[in-house]
Parts: sequence; structure tokens; C-alpha cells
Amino acid sequence: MPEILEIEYYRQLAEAALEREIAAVWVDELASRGLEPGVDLAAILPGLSFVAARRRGKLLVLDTEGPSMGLRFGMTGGLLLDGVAGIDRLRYGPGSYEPRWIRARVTFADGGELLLHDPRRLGRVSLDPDEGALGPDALSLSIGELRTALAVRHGEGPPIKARLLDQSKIAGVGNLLADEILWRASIDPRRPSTSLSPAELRLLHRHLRSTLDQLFERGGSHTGDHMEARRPQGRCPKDGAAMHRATIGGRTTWWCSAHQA
DNA sequence: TAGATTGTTACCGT
DNA sequence: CACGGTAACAATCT
Repeated sequence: MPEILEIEYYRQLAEAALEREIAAVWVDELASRGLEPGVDLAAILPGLSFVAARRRGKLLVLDTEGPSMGLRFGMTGGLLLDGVAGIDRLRYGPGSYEPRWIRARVTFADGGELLLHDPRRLGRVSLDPDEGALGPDALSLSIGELRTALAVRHGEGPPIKARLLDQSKIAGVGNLLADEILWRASIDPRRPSTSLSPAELRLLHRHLRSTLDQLFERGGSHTGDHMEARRPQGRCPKDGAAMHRATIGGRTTWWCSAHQA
């Protein structure tokens, strides 16, 4: 579920958690793997308040007057605040949140609470996360930053899809968004990252920006136009051609055999 | 039931 | 050494 768009919804929700005294913190054992050994948030955060809700790519950062709490949502993580979900619906569960899938909890002195809800448990909580390991944020990526992100020192570069997924180069683009962006830009995901012409680079940048804007308005990463074709015997919604499927950049990739050739 | 899954990372290979 | 592909992680859904 969560790519950059969903994390931005979570960030906006978390703004309502600012300036409220933290009373207690609990983090489940697996989610705690994002913390250095021995670091106990339950002993560090109470008494402080969150003062800013920031996001870099898929990383949510909640600053306090002191340290910052980092939240990663893995494949199925969601954020709830005072019983309100950061997104309208969830992939798993009967349309609602299940108590057994709560993996972390911040309780405020006013009785409200911030929850990390994550069925598959790949989400992680961290303290003062390393934001420097992430590339420029996809939601505000300039064409110059895109050009830099696609460049390599030697050779012709990895498949462009793999480079779009590399969080150290561009932060925030996940598997579904990458396929949707390349599908809209009519670019074969296997193309070497340095093989784009200047015109294609401009095209890719334009589609990256417009795709993120449009899907954010629609409701998330799973609302793309090519999604219906992501299945066996799927046909391209644009031209009716057969869809190709392969693993690129470590993820299942779907693309049109005609207009992305 | 077998297969697939929207993310991250340790490890292996070129 | 830089860099990319792969498997593993965990649990659920189709």
C-alpha cells in the first residue's frame, strides 16, 4: 500500500499530533528492529511533544524538541491518529483496522493516540533516522535532479525502472508508481538509464510530476491507469496491445508491448 | 493451494 | 570499488 503518496497522507494526518505531550510509547519487537540495540523510546519520548511532521520519500519523520522518531511503513503499514486513518481504505482486513495488527503506539497526555498498523510487519520505527541516505524527494524533483539521478560513472546504467526504484537516487517512487510513470511516458522499463534523449528526459520528468499529482488527488499509488492491465492476459488500456511481464529492479514489472517498445 | 504482494537490506557476483 | 541482482524478511490475500 504505501508509496510516497500514502506517506504524504500519513504526514498530513500526523500534523494533528503536534504540540501534544507524549505520555507513553510502545513499540512491538519486530518494529523495534529499526532502532539501535538498547534504544528504548518508552524511556526517551515521554514528556516531549512532536513539533514537526516531515517526510522524505517513504520515510515519515516526527521531530520533537529533542530527538526525532522515524516511521517506515513497509508493504502494508498505515497510520492512525485518534481513531482516524491516514487513508480511506486498507488492502488487508475487512475495511477496518484490527487491534492485533497494531505494531506501535504513542499515547498522548490528552488521551489520544498515534498508531502504526501493519499486518505484514515490515514496518519499522527508528530514532533520528539517516535522511542523508535518501535521494531528493520525488514530489518536488526538478528535471536537473532527475538527470543526475539517472547518471552513472561507468557504462550505460541500470534499467531505468531499477534506477527509479533506488531510494538513494530518488526518494519515494515504489513499484506501482514506477510502472505507471513509465507507461504514461511510453518508455520501456528495460532501457538503460543513460539512454534517454533530452526530449525523453523532459517527457519522463513531466509524467513523473503529473502522475504523482494526479494519483495523489485520486487517492493513492494503486489508482493508476495501467493497474487493470497488471494481470495475466492483461491488455494495455491505451492501445489494447499485450502486456509484458518480467522482474526488473527486483520487482514484478508490467509494460505495454506496443507503445513502450 | 501455490503463487504473488505497494519495501528494505544483507549478501553475492561482475 | 561501484553497482546491480537476488533472496530473505512476515503475513496475508487470491
